[in-house]
Amino acid sequence: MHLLWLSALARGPLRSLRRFGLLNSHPMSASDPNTVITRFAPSPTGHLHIGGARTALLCWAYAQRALKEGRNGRFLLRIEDTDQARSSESSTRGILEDLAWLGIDWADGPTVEYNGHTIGGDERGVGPYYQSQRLDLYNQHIDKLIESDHAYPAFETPEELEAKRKEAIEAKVGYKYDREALQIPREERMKRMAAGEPHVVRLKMPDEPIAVHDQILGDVTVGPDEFDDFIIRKRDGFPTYHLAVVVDDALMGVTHVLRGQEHLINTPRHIAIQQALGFSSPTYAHLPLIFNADGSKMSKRDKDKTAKKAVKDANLSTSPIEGLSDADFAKWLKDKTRQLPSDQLLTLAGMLRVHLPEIDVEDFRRAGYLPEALNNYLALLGWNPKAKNDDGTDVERFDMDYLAANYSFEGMGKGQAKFDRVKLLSFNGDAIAQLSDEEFAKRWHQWATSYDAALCARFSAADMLMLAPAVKTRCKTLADGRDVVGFAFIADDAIEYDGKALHKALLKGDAKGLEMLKLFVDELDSIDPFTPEAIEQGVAAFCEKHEVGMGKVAQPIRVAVTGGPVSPPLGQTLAIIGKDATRNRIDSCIRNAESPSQAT
RNA sequence: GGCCCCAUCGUCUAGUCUGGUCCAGGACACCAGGUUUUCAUCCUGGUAACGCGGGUUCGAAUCCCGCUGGGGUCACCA
Repeated sequence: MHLLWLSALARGPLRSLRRFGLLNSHPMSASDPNTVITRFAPSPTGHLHIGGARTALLCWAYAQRALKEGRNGRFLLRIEDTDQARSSESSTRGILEDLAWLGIDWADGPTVEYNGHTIGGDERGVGPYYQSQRLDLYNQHIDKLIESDHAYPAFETPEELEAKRKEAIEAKVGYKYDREALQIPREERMKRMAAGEPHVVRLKMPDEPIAVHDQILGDVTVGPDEFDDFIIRKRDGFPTYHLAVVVDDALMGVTHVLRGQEHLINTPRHIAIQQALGFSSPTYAHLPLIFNADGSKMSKRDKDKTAKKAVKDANLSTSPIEGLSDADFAKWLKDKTRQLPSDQLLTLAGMLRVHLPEIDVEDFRRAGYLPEALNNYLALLGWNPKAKNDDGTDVERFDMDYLAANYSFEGMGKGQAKFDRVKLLSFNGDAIAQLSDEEFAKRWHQWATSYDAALCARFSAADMLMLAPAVKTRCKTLADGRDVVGFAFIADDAIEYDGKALHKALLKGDAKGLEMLKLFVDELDSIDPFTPEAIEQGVAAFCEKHEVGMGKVAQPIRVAVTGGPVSPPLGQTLAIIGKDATRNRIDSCIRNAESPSQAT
């Protein structure tokens, strides 16, 4: 909603030839030790996953650090949409907004307007930043590889290859492409390709080990037996990820590649392409992966899994959702791999009152997490600043500025990390508690505007500001802020009294609580204005006048007004419902306490 | 299964490179106390880990080997 889509700006004409020629003389090339250019290159096939957000954050931090040290530092964003079937523009849009919300700004990349400032652009003229718009560039390089005999066309169909793969698996040997296309004389190969015969292009892998000098893991060498001549251009004419990523990183001047460890085995392939093309290799750093507490992969499917379990527990067999047929619902329920669109999933979860696990950045945002807490926790998951606070504890709580000033590969762990939601919650609670009242109220209101219409309807921005000091320390997320003041959502005549609490506060012993309560109602009129401060003062004065402790008065009022023994301080509690409601509730509580039918 | 990566409290981690100052430090969670008109916050204290087996060494969480365990990857996905 704060994001303005300016994709048209990012879609300038290709100036590929000029850029291609400029490559080696570009002032910010990989050989310049004073330059750090990192990139995040998501494929727009869904929402921004929390793991992707961490990768982006660390890429951003590494470039920012260079900048802070007076060197050249740029973080660039590129959209890897070479998978025609799975990419979508709405995904791109969501990813950009999620990054912007987190405060991970990119210097180069698609241009968006977010909360009044512009992110992205093409200052260096190395765009466009959508791979689908860079096809000419890829083809130029692929042609070059074919010409220099580093790559060759191959004509087998996917089915033929699949059959061979199956055979290999049955024979329990590792499958590798058998280079059958190389049996065809080069001249004939070229002729068939020129004639338009459907084909893929494969890279001829060198027959020697390739070493990756990883900044986190150290040197990793993989032998030639582990690789076959992999495809660099698909039958549909699009490059594969491997080719596109290498060409783009080189042409965009990327110096440091930070990515998940799942890419480690891909790196030798990328180095092979770089060598064949005469590019220098960027510096690599492979980040440890993030997992669920139970060791499973943090996957979007976790949300479906949770929902399915809830449906089964509720014994629901027909679709409760409009727009989802019973047949489709049944199919979804039966098939582990089938996923529901996120809006339907959300509706379902709301109906069944289950909490879906947050997986995408958007999920955390909806659940009321603050970007600063998310960033802090994410950075700490795998990275450690190795610094001490004055009191001798380790530095763990820090902001984006600190991250940008201190992030280095040296503090990175190597092992996989489990995502601890409880610790994140603690970080978030602390981040909320640290906000000023004004800032908290602003964020709470913004959040409610997007995600909680009922809350917005009940509380004005001014109400939220008044409640801020009471709610801040009592909620872990913006979403559970409303639970703290849940009593304000109940009608005066619908309060259900907790019998035990009522007895303890009003009737126990000499029923002093009830007596105080009766006296206090008469005092209400003298409290004016009915603000938290005035109420606190009024109650304190009342206690003094009657020579009783605060507990003898506050607890009865609290129970009378909220129905239970727990609420924020009396000031906010009474102020938010107002004087009339306070009176009504106290009156009805007194009646309730004096009624002979009063149980427990 | 082949190849590759990894291994300290329940979890995230410091310490490992440059063996002794580590009967292993911090954080979250948990437990116990305290402050407070309730709750929450806050404060104090506590429980809790070097995966196993061999070496090397006067001495190993730290170095070497093996095992076990976890993960990644083996697509005309990225």
